[in-house]
Amino acid sequence: MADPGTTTPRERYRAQVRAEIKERAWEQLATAGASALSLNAIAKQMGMSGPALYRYFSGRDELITELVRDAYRSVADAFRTASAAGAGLTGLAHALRGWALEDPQRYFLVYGTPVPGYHAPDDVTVIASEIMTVLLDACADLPSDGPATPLAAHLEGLGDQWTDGRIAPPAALHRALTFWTRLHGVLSLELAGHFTGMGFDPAQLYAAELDHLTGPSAN
Amino acid sequence: MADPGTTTPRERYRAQVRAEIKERAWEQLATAGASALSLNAIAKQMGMSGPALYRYFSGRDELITELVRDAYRSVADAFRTASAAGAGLTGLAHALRGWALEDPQRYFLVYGTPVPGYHAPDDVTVIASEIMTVLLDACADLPSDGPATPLAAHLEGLGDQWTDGRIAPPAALHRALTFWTRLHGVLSLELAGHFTGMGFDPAQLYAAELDHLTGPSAN
DNA sequence: TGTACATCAGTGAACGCGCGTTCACTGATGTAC
DNA sequence: TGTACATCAGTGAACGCGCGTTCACTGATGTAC
Repeated sequence: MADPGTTTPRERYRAQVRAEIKERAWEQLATAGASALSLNAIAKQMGMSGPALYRYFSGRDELITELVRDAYRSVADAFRTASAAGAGLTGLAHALRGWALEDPQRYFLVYGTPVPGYHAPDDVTVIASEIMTVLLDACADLPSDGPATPLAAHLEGLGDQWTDGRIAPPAALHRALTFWTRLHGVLSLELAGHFTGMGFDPAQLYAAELDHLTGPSAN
Repeated sequence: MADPGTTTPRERYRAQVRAEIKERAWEQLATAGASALSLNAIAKQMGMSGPALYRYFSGRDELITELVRDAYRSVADAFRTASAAGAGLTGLAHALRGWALEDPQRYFLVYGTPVPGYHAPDDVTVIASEIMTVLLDACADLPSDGPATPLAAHLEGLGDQWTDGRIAPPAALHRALTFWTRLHGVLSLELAGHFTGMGFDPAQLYAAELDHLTGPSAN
């Protein structure tokens, strides 16, 4: 019996092959989109037979779910790293953009067209909450002395679900949501190619939106 | 030989069947997503054999392209109608939201995850330009006396490609882009279900973004 | 109005394909004594 | 250190499926004289 915390050569090999399967899956995703992801194609690419993959994943669904989970985790990690570096909202915005450009298909796996039937597993929504927590914390740092808008009243008390007991002022939640939707608006249109041929640099539009979010008037 | 502008019974029948094929295609899209769209399934649902559809479409690709075209046309029409009613940016925003909520999968066919290989035909980009023209016109109505931001300098002269010779000030283009990305940001996250369970009404967030866009400070 | 012909919608069989998945197996790697 | 056994990665054949698409055909609808 092996000590807990130790890994046997077999375990290491398993983890390695599992990682390579996911690696190939990402490549395939980037090349042909999520709907074209095929176990047999991955196996062939790795020089293995199709059924071999069933030693590592119970089936296609588990593989995809795993990819979705990893995608969520990677954006959460990027956020946490930026937050730990103390760069505030600007840092989060750069982290988000960097993460999105790094692998557009991974971005779309999280924020793109939902598959009508598919429902994300519970732990994914947990990770989504962690993202929201980091974002909301960064928003709370800023002064929340804005006027009492109708939306602020509507958001009253809702932010607390992500702040672990601490009080989140509605203005902070409003800012967090605005940060999220505005930057996502630029990113998703950019990555989907809707700005192609228009002749401007999406990064500058992104920066302008970020300026509004963090600027003195801050709206 | 029939007079031009007249339709024979056969032509009317053809148009009718073609329309029903597309109708079923939209249903299937809403049920199982774009990647699951199948000619055979549509035929079966219509009580016909699979090959019969080849009388109406040269293949699966043509059908999908037609759906994409119709989707673009419908949003362009909604914009034009709103514009003709003279409701300004607010009217366009409501038209956009109504169009999106009417059929989320149609929305995602236009603004969702792009299929890596697929390239939209030329006439689709023409329709996309029409949308931009209407939007830019609505933005030009508003005063463009903002400060000279770095983005405005970057956008200098770019708006003219949609205004048919007239000059589009960079501030108007900036506003048009901001309108587009911000409202799309709220809509796409809402329709993808990312606000589910958060406890607020996305419509109010949408309204708040619209207020910023059209409000006195207007940024 | 009636007949001869052309047009065209739709069928059914067939092709080849790649998919996910199962199953019984071989052979290598690790474990216990 | 050597032998006997258990574990487990990977194979190859096979299953059933639904897909897009082609082809030669039947039968109804429209057209020309």
